[in-house]
Amino acid sequence: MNITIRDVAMRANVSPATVSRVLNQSKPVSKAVREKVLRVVEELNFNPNSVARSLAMKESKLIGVVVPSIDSVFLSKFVNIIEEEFFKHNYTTLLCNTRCDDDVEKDYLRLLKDKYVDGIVLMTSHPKPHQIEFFEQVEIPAVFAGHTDPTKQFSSVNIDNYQAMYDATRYLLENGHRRIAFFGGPLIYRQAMERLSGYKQALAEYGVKYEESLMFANDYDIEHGYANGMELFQRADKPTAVCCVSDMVAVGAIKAAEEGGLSVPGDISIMGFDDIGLAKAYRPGITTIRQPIQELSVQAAEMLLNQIKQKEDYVKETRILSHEIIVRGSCMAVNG
Amino acid sequence: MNITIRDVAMRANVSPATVSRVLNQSKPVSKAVREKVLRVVEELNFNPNSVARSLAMKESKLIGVVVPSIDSVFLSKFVNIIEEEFFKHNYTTLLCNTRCDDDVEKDYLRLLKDKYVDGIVLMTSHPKPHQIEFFEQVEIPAVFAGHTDPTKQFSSVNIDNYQAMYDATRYLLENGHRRIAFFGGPLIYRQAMERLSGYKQALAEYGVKYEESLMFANDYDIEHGYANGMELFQRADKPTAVCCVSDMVAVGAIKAAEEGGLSVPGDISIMGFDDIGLAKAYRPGITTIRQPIQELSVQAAEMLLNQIKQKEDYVKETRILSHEIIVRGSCMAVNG
DNA sequence: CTGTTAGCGCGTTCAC
DNA sequence: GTGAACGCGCTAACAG
Repeated sequence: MNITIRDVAMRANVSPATVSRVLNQSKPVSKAVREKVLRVVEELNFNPNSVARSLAMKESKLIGVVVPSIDSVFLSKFVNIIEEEFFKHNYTTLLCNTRCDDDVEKDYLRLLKDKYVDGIVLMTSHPKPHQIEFFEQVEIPAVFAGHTDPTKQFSSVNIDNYQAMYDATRYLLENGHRRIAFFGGPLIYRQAMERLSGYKQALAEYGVKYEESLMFANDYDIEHGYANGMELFQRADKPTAVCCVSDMVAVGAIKAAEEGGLSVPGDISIMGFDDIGLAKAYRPGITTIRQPIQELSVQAAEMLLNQIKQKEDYVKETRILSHEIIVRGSCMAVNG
Repeated sequence: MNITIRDVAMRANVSPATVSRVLNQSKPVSKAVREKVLRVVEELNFNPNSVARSLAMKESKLIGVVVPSIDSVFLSKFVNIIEEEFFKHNYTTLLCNTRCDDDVEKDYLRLLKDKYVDGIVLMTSHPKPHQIEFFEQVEIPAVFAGHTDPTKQFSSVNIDNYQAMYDATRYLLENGHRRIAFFGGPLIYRQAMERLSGYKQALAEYGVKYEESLMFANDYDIEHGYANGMELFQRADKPTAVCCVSDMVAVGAIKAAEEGGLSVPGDISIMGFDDIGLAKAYRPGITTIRQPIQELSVQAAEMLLNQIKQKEDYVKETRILSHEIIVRGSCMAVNG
């Protein structure tokens, strides 16, 4: 049925081994023979069976990309870019959505090993015990994106989440705000914790007391931003500004504010995070912290590819990318 | 190094074949032996090598999902859901972003065949010649999502794009609009063509002349909606309403309108398409045509899985899902 | 029921 | 330089 390396060999009057050698350039082959083989390969439109190849070589040209969900503008953009990057280098992306379920993640990790993937990118909040255990056992190249590994056990690329949220909060403080809410993420995520710390630190530096009642720890989506806003904005002691953990949360918060008769930024300033495309198109434009998503993806891919190529010689690295505050219309100075 | 079926066999004093049999339940095995094998499997924490398995069986438990891009809320949602569906059935998703590049798509198709994928889902606008040629040659189960194949050559699941845009336009007409623009998609896509036809048909039934100058054929994103709006809304003969090919285009259009001093829906009504999460959260809420994205994904998966299971017995089917008009705030009656 | 043998298609020693 | 033989790990066919 399907044409194999033997067929090519017979047709070219050489041994399968020789065909393999020209195809992989693994050993010198006389020019005459090489050209003949190549011609037959063309004629028969032969392409080597990658599964057999994987079995023999224990590699697959497959990369596992593990994300909590792809149903988020930020993450889908990440996957989109990194997939392209891998494609350029002849690797295919195995998409692993964990749905924030550790069991699913474990299943996927086992499966990735099973398929001889050449490397794994984890866009995950923090290395959990099962991940650490996994990578101790299997020795597959890996890089964490969106997480900075303090133990330096893994390579990682990330922004400084602490500093980023510190900057965001400080921007608000500098604009005269003193009552600033925080619509954060689930605190089981290190990322969410770091951002919260940045927020607290900025407050502290300006002598503003941190108030539990202004802090929300929910998911990163519109719905939660809206829910938080609906709860908070009708209180008598409502804030004059809020730092959101994502632009989507900001969108939800803005909706809640306006439904409650508050104008943004007139009555309340709302700051986003990520700088997804919508942040610019929204009305008002959302002032936000830009994550360099493009770089994040590209560098994650690059680091993994290096790691695959260099094998044992590879020295783990942790890269911190710079964020940037993008000023648009959703925040203004108090009494400004 | 890694533990194999032979190791299990030796440890259990049986042959490799027997181990294979209990693992795959492919042939009856005496209870005693089975239990012993299972115990050893546990002890050694053995899991079978799926690559070797693929080579022997010519199947991979891999599904190729081919999409033009995942950097779109609608498509990423589609992928998100279908990936989960496949995961439930023990299949893993190979993500193939074609970036609307036929060469990339061809590469991916070849690669998918190469990896012995068990099936392919194509979320693509229309079967192009190279796709048809491919599937004629290789006999891999496939289903087209988001495209209805008039030739019945492939299985497909989709909404009725013609009817959907007809309904959208008609809704506007019934609300007194007579000057209605169309922010459509690239006309090389059958989907975009069908929607345009629906739009034209509705106009015709209401005796409204179709005007080329009110029709735009661009991409489905915010930027193009904005650009179209910026161009159109400052003309003296601007429309009182516009039908957009996606909610993102509607978002861009709304922005353009408001920047031009037009209020939505006061001065101009804007209708979206898809009903992504943002459509509800936006202000004004976007009146839109809902595509049953969840169903679309689930049914595409289901159809493919059936096809894989039933093999030759499978009869191709084309499913049309129903759309729905969701009325929110971005459209109002003329002089209403 | 169970063991033996022979591939699946390719890469790689080891001789020549 | 080139070919023969073996192995990657598993399943299927054929005996017994």
